[in-house]
Amino acid sequence: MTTDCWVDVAVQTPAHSAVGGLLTYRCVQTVQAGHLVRVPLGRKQLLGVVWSVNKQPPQALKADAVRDVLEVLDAVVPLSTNWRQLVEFGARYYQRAIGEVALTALPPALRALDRTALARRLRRHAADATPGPLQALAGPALTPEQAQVLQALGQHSGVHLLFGNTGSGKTEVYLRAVADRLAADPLAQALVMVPEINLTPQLEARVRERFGHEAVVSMHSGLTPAQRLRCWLAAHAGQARIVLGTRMAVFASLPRLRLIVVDEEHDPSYKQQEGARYSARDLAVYRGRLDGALVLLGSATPSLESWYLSRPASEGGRYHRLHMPSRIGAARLPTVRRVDMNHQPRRTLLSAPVLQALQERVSRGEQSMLLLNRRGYAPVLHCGDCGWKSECRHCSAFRVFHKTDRTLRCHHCGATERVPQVCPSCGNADIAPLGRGTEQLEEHLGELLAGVRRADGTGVRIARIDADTTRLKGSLETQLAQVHAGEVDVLVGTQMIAKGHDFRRVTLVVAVNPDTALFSSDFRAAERLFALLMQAAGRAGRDAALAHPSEMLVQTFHPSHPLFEALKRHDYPSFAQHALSERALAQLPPLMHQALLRADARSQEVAQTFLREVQACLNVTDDSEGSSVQIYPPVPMSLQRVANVERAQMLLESTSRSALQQMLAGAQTHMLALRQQPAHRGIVRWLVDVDPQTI
DNA sequence: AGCACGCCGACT
DNA sequence: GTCGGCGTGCTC
Repeated sequence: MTTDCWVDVAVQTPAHSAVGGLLTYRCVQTVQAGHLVRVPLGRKQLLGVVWSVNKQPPQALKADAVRDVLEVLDAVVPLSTNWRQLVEFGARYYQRAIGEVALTALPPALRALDRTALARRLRRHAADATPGPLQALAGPALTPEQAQVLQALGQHSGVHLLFGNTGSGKTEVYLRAVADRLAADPLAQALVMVPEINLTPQLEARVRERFGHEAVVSMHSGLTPAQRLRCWLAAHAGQARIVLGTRMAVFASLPRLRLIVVDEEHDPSYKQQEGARYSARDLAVYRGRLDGALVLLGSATPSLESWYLSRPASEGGRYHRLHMPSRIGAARLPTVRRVDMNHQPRRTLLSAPVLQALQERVSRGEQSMLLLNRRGYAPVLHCGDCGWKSECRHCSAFRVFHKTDRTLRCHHCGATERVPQVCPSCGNADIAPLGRGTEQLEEHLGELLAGVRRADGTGVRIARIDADTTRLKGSLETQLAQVHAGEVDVLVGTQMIAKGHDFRRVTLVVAVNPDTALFSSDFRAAERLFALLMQAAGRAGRDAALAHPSEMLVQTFHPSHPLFEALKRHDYPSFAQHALSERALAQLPPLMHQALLRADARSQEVAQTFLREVQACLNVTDDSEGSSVQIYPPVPMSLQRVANVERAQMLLESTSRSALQQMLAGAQTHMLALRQQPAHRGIVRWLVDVDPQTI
């Protein structure tokens, strides 16, 4: 006796196209919402997640249009209601299809396994570990600040912002918070997120040391498909008690989640920049409320969003702010010195005070770190005769001169060619690099420090770390290890070297050219610069045993800029207060909510026309409820053309998140309809970015 | 989005 | 005579 039912299934289909929603199938096997199923679509077989089960056949669909579920992967326990709600919320909020969000949250290897293979695999892992009480090793003694924070975490539920200086011991607080939750509930699980994949191995080692090898899994894109599957299954079965991961881990199936930690919560990497453009930090907050889990956001330089939300409850704040101002042990934050580049010879790359500081470090056997946020040798190649510049043929950007391999490379479309010997436009042999990148800084340093000797009489060892030197898998680790081993005296790099890596013997950090971010058209540039410089400053002087105080030198043409004033005092709160008052004045986030509609097309005109039509639809149909949403006219994106595709965008703003959401939901339908019209044939794609990072 | 089917140019 | 260019159209 079979009892037929009809199931709505989430499969990997994009939000547009006719099959954007859930698809209905007939199912003769026993099935529950949350079950993984294999279903036919066209002539393909797809993995899907059952979203709902109905006893009645669908009315909107002809009976012969409904096909049968091929198999129910019932060896895997159904995904929980909360997990499905998280996915559904994410899909709705970021304007994507449920199936797209659901399937990208599952390990890809799952798609290739059939019912029996999956069951076999699960039987093998069932013996691995049975969930049960977990004994954490004792950690170091807590500072009074750490103890106070942990006590507060035990008393208040909800979202907490841990505002703690670099070196104040935030990681220890995370570990204790995890230990506390696991001790309180023998089945509890914790999710710990870090911004970048590079940071997971160090944290993983530390967590494993404390909690044992068995209970910890990691989730990030660097795992092999088999590893990802194993980790996912362990988390889903409740065997993995602690999940460490990058933003993708926010969607991990964790049936008994009790704590979510978001380390370096301000980091832009938490926002996905393709597909479903979700913010893992914001989803963590949503998920925490959904699962009744404690959420702990940690940073030395919180995002202005989180800072604003953690203002006193009496002023409307919703997060609980916890402060750890002190550095552990005798380690002090470095002294910040501003070098006024107005008093240096024109076109100076490294000022006299910086050179002197470098020489001192070298002679004392200490390390230095130079930050320059531009890789390559020079951002542009230029002909002094005819004015030719190394523009990319496919993008509205310059190709970057890479001297190491004699290429001109576009950092946007990847197009690469050999550096021309003479100007391609006029034949002049005198073409010269314009501006400076890390390669040039490295070369220049070699010349400037050529005569300098280390204590043992040998020459200075200079190394560079950026996206170009770390292209190969594992090379970042190798290079970092060399720095740690003391094989490098001066390290040159992009922001990559400022994030999370503790260089204990670094006593000098130099910001070579931070000014561009001060007057950027991107209103968040200053916030990012401040966070980067604070983070970089935190890299220095972590070894209290060093005799000399650490220093950070900032080369700037605007030494009295409030950002640098605040940096000098290591004063995030005053920076934040200043920045927030500016944001309030200019009606910008976090006091305003934004979304971008972007259209990509063969021509700028087509892209903008499409957006104008969308705007017209929105104004006509949504005026009654949508009046609190302001729509700005379409404009070309600041990077107007990439890989021969013209890009335009339209900004939507509202003080009300729900009004904005409502309008976006309508926009999706309009765009689908407009796309069909012949007038909009040239549209390559469109996308919606809710809470965009850059405008 | 895939991935088909479907109608017109340069090759063994 | 085919291989294959990517233009429309469908997928529960």
